Amino acid sequence: MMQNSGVVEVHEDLRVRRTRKMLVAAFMELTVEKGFAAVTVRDITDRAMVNRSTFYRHFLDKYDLLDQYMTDVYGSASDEKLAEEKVARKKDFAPPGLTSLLKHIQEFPDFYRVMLGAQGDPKFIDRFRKNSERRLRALLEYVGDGDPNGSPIELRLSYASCAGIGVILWWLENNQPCTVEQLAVWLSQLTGTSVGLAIKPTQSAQS
Amino acid sequence: MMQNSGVVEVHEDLRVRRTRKMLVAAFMELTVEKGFAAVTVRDITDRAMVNRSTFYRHFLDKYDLLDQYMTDVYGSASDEKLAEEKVARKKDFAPPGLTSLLKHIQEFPDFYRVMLGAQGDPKFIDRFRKNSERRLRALLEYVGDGDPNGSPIELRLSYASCAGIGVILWWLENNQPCTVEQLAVWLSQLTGTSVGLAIKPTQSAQS
Amino acid sequence: MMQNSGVVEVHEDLRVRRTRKMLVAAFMELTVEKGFAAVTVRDITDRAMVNRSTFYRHFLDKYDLLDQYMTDVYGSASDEKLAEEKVARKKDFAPPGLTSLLKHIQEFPDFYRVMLGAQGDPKFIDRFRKNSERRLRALLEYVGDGDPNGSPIELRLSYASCAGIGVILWWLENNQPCTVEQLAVWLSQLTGTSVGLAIKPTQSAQS
Amino acid sequence: MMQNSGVVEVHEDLRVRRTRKMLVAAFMELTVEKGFAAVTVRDITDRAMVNRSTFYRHFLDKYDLLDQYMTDVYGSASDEKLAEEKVARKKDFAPPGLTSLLKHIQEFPDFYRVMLGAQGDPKFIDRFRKNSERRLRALLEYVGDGDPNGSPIELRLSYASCAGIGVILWWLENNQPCTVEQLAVWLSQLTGTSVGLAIKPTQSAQS
DNA sequence: ACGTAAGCGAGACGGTACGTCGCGTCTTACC
DNA sequence: GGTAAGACGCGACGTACCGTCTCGCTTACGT
Repeated sequence: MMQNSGVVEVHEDLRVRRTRKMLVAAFMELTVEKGFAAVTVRDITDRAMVNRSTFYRHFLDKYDLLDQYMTDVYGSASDEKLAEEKVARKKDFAPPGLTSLLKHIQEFPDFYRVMLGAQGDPKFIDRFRKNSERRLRALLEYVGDGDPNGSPIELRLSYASCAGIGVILWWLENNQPCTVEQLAVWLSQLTGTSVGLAIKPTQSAQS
Repeated sequence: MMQNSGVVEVHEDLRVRRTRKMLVAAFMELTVEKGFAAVTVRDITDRAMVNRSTFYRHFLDKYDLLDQYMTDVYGSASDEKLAEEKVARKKDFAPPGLTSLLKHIQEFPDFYRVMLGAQGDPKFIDRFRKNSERRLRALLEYVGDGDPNGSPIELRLSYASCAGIGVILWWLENNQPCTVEQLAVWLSQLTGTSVGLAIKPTQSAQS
Repeated sequence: MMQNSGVVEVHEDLRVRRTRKMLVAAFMELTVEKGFAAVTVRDITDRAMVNRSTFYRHFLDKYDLLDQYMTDVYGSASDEKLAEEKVARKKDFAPPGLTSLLKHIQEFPDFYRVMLGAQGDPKFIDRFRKNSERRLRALLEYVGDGDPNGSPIELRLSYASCAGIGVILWWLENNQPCTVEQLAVWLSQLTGTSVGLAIKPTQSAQS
Repeated sequence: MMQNSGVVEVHEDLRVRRTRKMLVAAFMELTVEKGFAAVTVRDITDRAMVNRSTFYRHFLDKYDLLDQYMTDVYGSASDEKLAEEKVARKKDFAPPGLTSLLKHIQEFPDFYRVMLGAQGDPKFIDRFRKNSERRLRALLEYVGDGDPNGSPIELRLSYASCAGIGVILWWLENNQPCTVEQLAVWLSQLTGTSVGLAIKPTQSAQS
C-alpha cells in the first residue's frame, strides 16, 4: 500500500512514468471541463486510456493525485527557493519567486482558473493560500514591517495572501490581459502596501 | 418537482417551518463537525430526526439547502442595504453593511470558519467573494477612485474582496481576538488603501 | 445490516417478495447453466432484471441466498416432520419424509443435479448430507439397531447418509428413470440393510 | 500456454522440482487452514516463498495444481492396479486397492478431511466418487452380481461409491478411530452387502 | 569448467467481481 | 386518501484476485 507519495524515484519504470503522466493530464483536462468535484476516477482512466485499477496503483484517489501533483510542482522546493528569494529581492522588483509561480500558472491557466474558483477544491485553495502566506511571512521577516495602521501583522498576512488569489483569479478570468511581469509588479506593490513592507517600490514597470 | 426554491412564503405551515429549521440546524452542526463535503443527506435527516424523503420535499440537495439559507440570510437584501450604505458612510467609519455582515458571521463563527476554509465549499467561497466585490464596487462608485498605482480597478477590486475573506478567516481561526467593530475598521482601512478609496479613514477605533 | 435471514415476515412488501422471487429463480437457472461457482451477483441481477445493489438489500452474497432458500425449503420444518415420521413408518413403506424430500427435489431436478455434483457447492452437499444423517439417526433411534457386522453405528450412519446422495445423483443424472415412490422404496431398503434397521421391509412397492 | 499438464518429464530441472514441491505443499497446508475456496494464488506463493508469476509457469491455476497432484497420485495408475486387484481379491479380504487408497489418505488426513467436506471442492469430491465407482464396477464385473433387491445395478453402484466417501469422512472427522485395515474390512463388507456382491465375506478381521 | 539457456524475482498492467455508500425517485402499506 | 417508510435504480467507490507481460539476474545443465 506504499504509495511513495512525493518520494522522488530517480529511475522509475518507463511504463510508470507514462501512465502517471497520462493520468495527470486527463485529470487536469477533466477538471477544466467539468469542475473538480464532478471528475470521477472512471472519467480520468477512460480519458487516459488506462484501466481503472491501474489508477489505484498510483494514487489513493483524485485528491491524492492532486496532492502528489502539487508536491511535485512546488512541494518542498519552496524551501530552497525561499532562500534565494531573500537574496534576489533587491529593492523595487517583484520577488522572483512570485514571477516563477505566475509563470507556472500561466502554463495551465484553465486549470488554475477552475481550481481557484467556484468549481475548484477548498483544500486546494487553502493550500495555495497557506503557501502564499508562508512565502510572504518569510519575505516580511527579511525586509521588516512598516506597521501601517496598527492592525496585527498576522491579520495583514492573511489579508494579503488571500488577496493574491483574487489577483490571480482576475488575471485568469479575464484571459491574462497583461504580462506575467506586469502582474507580478502590481501584485507586489499592492501586497507591499497592505502588509506594510518597509521597502517601498519606487517605480512601476509598464506593460 | 416544484421545490419553490427561494420563494418566500409569507405564512408557511408551522410544521414546515419547524422541519426546515431543524434541517438547517442539523446541516450547520454537521458541517462544522465533518466539513461540508462529508455531510450527507442521511446525516442531516438523522440528526434532525426527520425522514430522509422529507428532506427532498424541502430541498433539492444539500447545495440547495445552503443556497436557500444564504438567500434567506443576505439574499436580495443587499440591494436595499447598499442604498443606505452610501448614505451611512460618512468619513472614517467602517461601512455599516460590513459591520452587520461581521455580526452575522459572529453568530455562526464555526460554520463560517469551516465553510470558508479547507473543509468548505468552493461555490460558497465564490459567492461570498462575489458578494464582497459587489458591495465594494458600489462603494467605490460612490466615493471615487484614488488610483494608487496604475493597476486596473477590476484587479484591485478582486484583490480587496478576496482579501476580506482572509481577514475573516484570520479572525475566526484565532477565536475572534478583537471586537467586530475593531475588525471592521481594520478591514476597511486595509481595503481603502488597496482599492484606492478617495476618502481616507483618519483614525482607528480602539477595541 | 439486518438481513433478517430466515425470519419469516408475515406480510412483506409486495415488491420485496417479487424481487426475492425473481432473484432466487435467476440464481437457480444460472446455477444449472454454468455451475454454482461461476454464477456472479451481476449474472443474477441481470437475469432477474433487478439492479445489482438491490441484491445486496436482500442477501449478503450468493451463499446467503442459497442459505435462505434452503432454510425456507426444509429449514426448521424437519423438526415437526420428524415426529410424524416415527408414527407414520409402519413396516415396509418408505418413510414419508423421504418421499416428500424426493418430491421436492423432483420440482428442481436440474438444480439438485448440478448442486450435488461436480459443479455444485461443497457446503450445500455437506448440509444435505448432515440433514440426511439427522433424519436417519432419528429413525434409527425409533426402530432400533440390528447391528449387522460390528461396525460402529456412526460409521454406518455416515455411510448410509452419504449413499443417499449417490442414489439421488443417479436418479437425476439418468433423467429420473423411475417414480419417486419406487426410488424411495429402493433407497430405504438399501439404507435399512446398510444401517441395520431391525425392522426389515418385506416387499417392494411397484411403480 | 503449453503447461505440459500431467506429462511426466523424466529429468526435470532441479529448480523446477523444488518449486513445484513447495507450491504443492503450501497449497495443501493452506487448504487445511482455510478451505479450498479461500486459498488464493498469492497465498500459495507467499507461503511457498516463490514469486507469484512463477506459479503460473507451472500451473494454470489452483484447480490445475490440484488436478496435476491428483493425476500424480492415482492418475492413470489405477488401470494396472485394477488388474492385480482382480487377482488379489480371494474371498473375504478387503480389496488391496482399497487398503492402499486408505493408506494414501492416511498420509494427508487433514487434507482429505477438508477436501471431501464442507470446505472442499465439488470437482474433487466428484472425481473421488467417480474413481470409487470405477473401481467398484470393475470389481463387480469380476465377482458377479447377487441382485439383492431388484434395484438397478447402476443405482447400487452410485449408492455404494458415494457411501465410501461417508465412511472415509467419518474416519477422518473422528481422528481415525481404527486402523486402516479394520476400516477397509468394514467398508468392503458394507459395500458388498449394498451392491450385492456374490461372494460374501465370511469373517471380520479384528483391529 | 564453464558458457548458456532456463528458471526465477519483481512488478506493471488490463480485467472482472466484489461489497458499500450515497443519491434522488417512486411505490406501498398503514393511519 | 394522504403520508412516512423504505424499496428501488443508478452509479461511483476502493479492494482483491486474476492471468499476462516484460525485463534483468542467477543458477543449474550439458558439452
